[in-house]
Amino acid sequence: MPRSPAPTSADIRKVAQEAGVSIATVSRVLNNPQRVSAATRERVLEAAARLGYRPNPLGQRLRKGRAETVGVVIPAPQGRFADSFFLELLAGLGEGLSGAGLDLLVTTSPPGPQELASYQRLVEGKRVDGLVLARTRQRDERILYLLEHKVPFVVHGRSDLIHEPFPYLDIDGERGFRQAAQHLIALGHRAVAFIGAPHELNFAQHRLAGYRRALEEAGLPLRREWVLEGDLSEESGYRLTLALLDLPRPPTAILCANDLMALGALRALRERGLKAGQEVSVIGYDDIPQAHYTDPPLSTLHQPFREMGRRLVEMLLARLAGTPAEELQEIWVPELILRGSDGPPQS
Amino acid sequence: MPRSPAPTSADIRKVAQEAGVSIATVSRVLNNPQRVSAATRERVLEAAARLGYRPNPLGQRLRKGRAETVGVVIPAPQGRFADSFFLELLAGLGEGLSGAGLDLLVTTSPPGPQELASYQRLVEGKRVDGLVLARTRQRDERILYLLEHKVPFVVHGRSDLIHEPFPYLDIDGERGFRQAAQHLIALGHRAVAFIGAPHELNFAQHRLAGYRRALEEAGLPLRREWVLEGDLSEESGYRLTLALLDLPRPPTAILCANDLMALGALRALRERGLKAGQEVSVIGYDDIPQAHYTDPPLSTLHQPFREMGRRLVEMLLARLAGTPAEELQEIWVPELILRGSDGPPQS
DNA sequence: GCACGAGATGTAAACGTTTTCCATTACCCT
DNA sequence: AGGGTAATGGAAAACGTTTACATCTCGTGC
Repeated sequence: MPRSPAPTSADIRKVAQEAGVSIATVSRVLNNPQRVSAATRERVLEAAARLGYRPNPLGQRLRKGRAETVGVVIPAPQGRFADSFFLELLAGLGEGLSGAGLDLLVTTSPPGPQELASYQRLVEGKRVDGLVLARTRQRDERILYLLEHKVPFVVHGRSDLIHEPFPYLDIDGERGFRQAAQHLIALGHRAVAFIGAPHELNFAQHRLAGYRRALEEAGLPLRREWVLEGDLSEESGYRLTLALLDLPRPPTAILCANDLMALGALRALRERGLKAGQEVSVIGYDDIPQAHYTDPPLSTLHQPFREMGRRLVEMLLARLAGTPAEELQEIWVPELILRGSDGPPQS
Repeated sequence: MPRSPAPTSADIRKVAQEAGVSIATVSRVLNNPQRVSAATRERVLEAAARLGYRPNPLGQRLRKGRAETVGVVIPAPQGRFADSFFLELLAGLGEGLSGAGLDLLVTTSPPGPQELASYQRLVEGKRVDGLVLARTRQRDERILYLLEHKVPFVVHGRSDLIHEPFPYLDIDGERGFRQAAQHLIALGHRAVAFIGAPHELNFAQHRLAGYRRALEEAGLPLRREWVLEGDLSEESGYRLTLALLDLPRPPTAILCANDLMALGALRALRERGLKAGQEVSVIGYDDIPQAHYTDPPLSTLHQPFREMGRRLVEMLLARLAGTPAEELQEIWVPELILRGSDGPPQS
């Protein structure tokens, strides 16, 4: 009676025995095939296949001194759901990593000081070889920590108050919002408001700067009461838009630092009986799937999160291979997508 | 000049030397403290602290033959974002796991046959000790696969066509939708429609059954044209609601199998100039954060995803410790939250 | 006074790899 | 023929733990 292969129990020793070679040779066949003659290579591969051999990652990792794992800490706020853009990024990271045979270790943590503890656990506990960060702050303590501990990492976004070089991939938010504001101004708007992100977030500054620059270039004054700071939630977009509409001189166009807030803005307009894209224009940022389905469809700046995730993996692998940080800094150009929530001001 | 402790390089041998004991004793102090005398225990702990020693998980894992890791595969569809409820579940899982010192390995995969490959990689590659599944189908191949390979796992949701026992935690969707439908009927609705989930999803059946049962119990006929199947996206809720409104006899109330579709329903109503909660009632399922902020606020059935994540970890740990699957099956009762999108039918 | 058990510690083997040396063989060139 | 070199494969030492087993030291009961 033929024994069915017990695929779970084959180790390198069994394969070596089966192929009539030493375990060193088996290992070489798998890691360094050209170091071994074609004939024995064939023999070993056959034996391995016959036994259903898969190298045990635990042994490999100990021997190599690497965890073969990349870590991500997702900021998950207490009261509300984390932005689903993280899932999108995760998907991109996962695609890239599985290709490279690396694992993705995910932790969630409420944003704040406790966050750093998660990083410590991953780094000082030697659980990961590298990290991916997102949602950077202007002077991001996580980056400082990782730089200090010399842990390889890549960043989605920049951290403008840190001058030591580190690898990052960012979208040019200034350019994006400058373009968006220019577009609105070209349509004839003179009263363009801005609902920004929490000011400690790095991209908040860029997007604001793009807005200011466009106004400046057009010779329009910057009115303080038209520049508000939201918390990126739909609800805050809603609330702040109502506040804008209640001003003595309400704006005719609103730039929102993300789509979620733009959705809130659309809701506020609707509630006030104002037609978005006609009476008041709205432009968001991110291009979340929902943006297709609002009424009117939301004009926004596209961020290709999944692609960015894939690229971040490539950069991290390069970093792990020794590429200097300076050579791993990319800024992508966002794409302004006009769908209908923008339009010329009325009369 | 005092050398600062090089925290990254201390291994168990160094600690042993520093404390003047053997490495076995150091290990015992950490894993089995009562096996060693108070005096030496103290000495070892001090030495460990002085050197900043942290056991290297790679060594532990190899020795223990466990990856100390739990895996999750998130279905991330190509075109659109994955449901953010997964992030919420992830947060709950993470909280539970970090308490237990386990890592969370996350993979994403488009739903479908390729999904199983991800599971194989995790399981046959010995990368995880256990798994968490979610978004189950009626006869879920992933569960069959894991049962066959005798891998410990727990499930968020059930899989009704699988009769072998396995550990799960589910919300009683039938009861939830029965209650929701009863509520609408009690308000006076006689034309209650149902926008369901893809029928292969296990919970789709339960929610539908609850709806049918409530109608039956009230002696109301089940009209086929009022029972539709969506894909859980906002857009499909929108589209199907329009279809319902175009019927010769449109419903006065709509039950949606998730909140995202309910949001779409609200949008469709608004577009048709119908007041939700007055002219047409809508009830969703999940209680996503957005449900607070719709107009009117969305009535829905609450699912405590984060808590469920935490509980799932406890169950998985129990499972890993040998608790039989039969003792790890829980069904929680959902809570109907009335916010305003439901109301009596007009006239 | 002595065997005995309990308690505390040390020794060494294991976990499954990769990789550094060596040893052997074969080959080529002079 | 002899010596250098390349190709090939094996032996053994890591990697950092945990743990079975052996050893040693006491106190204790006889």
